[in-house]
Amino acid sequence: MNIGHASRASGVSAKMIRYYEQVGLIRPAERSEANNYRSFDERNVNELRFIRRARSLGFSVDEITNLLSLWRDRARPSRDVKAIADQHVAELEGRIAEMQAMADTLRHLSGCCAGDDRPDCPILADLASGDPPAGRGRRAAARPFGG
Amino acid sequence: MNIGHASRASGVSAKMIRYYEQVGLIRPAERSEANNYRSFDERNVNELRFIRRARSLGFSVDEITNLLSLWRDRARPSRDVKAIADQHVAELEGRIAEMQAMADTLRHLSGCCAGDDRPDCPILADLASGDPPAGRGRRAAARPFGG
DNA sequence: GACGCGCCTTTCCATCGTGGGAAGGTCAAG
DNA sequence: CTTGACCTTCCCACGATGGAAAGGCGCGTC
Repeated sequence: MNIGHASRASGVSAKMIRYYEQVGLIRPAERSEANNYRSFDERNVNELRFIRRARSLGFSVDEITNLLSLWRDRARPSRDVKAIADQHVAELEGRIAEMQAMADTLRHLSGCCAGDDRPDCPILADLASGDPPAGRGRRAAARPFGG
Repeated sequence: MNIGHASRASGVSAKMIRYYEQVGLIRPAERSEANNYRSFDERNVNELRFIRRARSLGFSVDEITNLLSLWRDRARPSRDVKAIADQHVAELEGRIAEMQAMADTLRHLSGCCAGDDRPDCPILADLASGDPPAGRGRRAAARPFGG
């Protein structure tokens, strides 16, 4: 199975398959001797699907590395898997809370804004006040999404 | 006022001040002729505070470019400001919903996981099923946070 | 006058996962 | 033999931020 076929079978783009190999998330694929083309089997495709599902739940490549090795280890304690999942949930909740705080603040400001031809605008007034986010009981931290 | 002073006065790192100048978010600062040091005044510091506050509400540099020009335009219609804010709120809500869906799914799976020495684990079982996220009524898209 | 410290300057690199594109090899069908 | 579909590697870009290197300038101190 060539990379394009594996890509269609797994839903992971060929680009990403090569990337996952490069960063060590998956073992380097076998290569056809004539071609130097990568070749994949059903097991590889299952791994790719696992990765895709984990990515869709927001796990980072590092976390997936750990999840994959637990998956392969038939003697794993489910405790370890649960720990990774719970930690990820906590991260998600943290980011959600930050973004929720931003959205709440902005909804409030927008609700106070006439939104017509006139220039007066509580949104700009708030930004211009330049207060640090913690200053008025708002708790949104500076960097809510990954950067 | 040198960049370090402006940084402390505004809460924006010197690094970021140079970056904002580079990408055109702020006008290039005046330069001392001897030094070639940037020099800032209170107005610049106010702009930097505006930017910091906007960043803390999750606005992108592009959005802040627009907000700044509206801020400077005393004849702006508040409608335009509100539109930017509302659109940003919608983006935030979208991302929040995606992450909420991930967290919900993971909380459910984790709740079903014994989390002990035994290897059986519904979390891994779910990942191994490799279903596309839309397949079982879950709606989490693939890329919830900025990348 | 020499030295060190602190500040400034620019430039390059890394993050994280993903897509885009170039330049070139391989293969099967027409 | 050509065309087109596939594969390969390598480089670049994103966004906002921090880090580090290498060097210039100014002030205070010996």
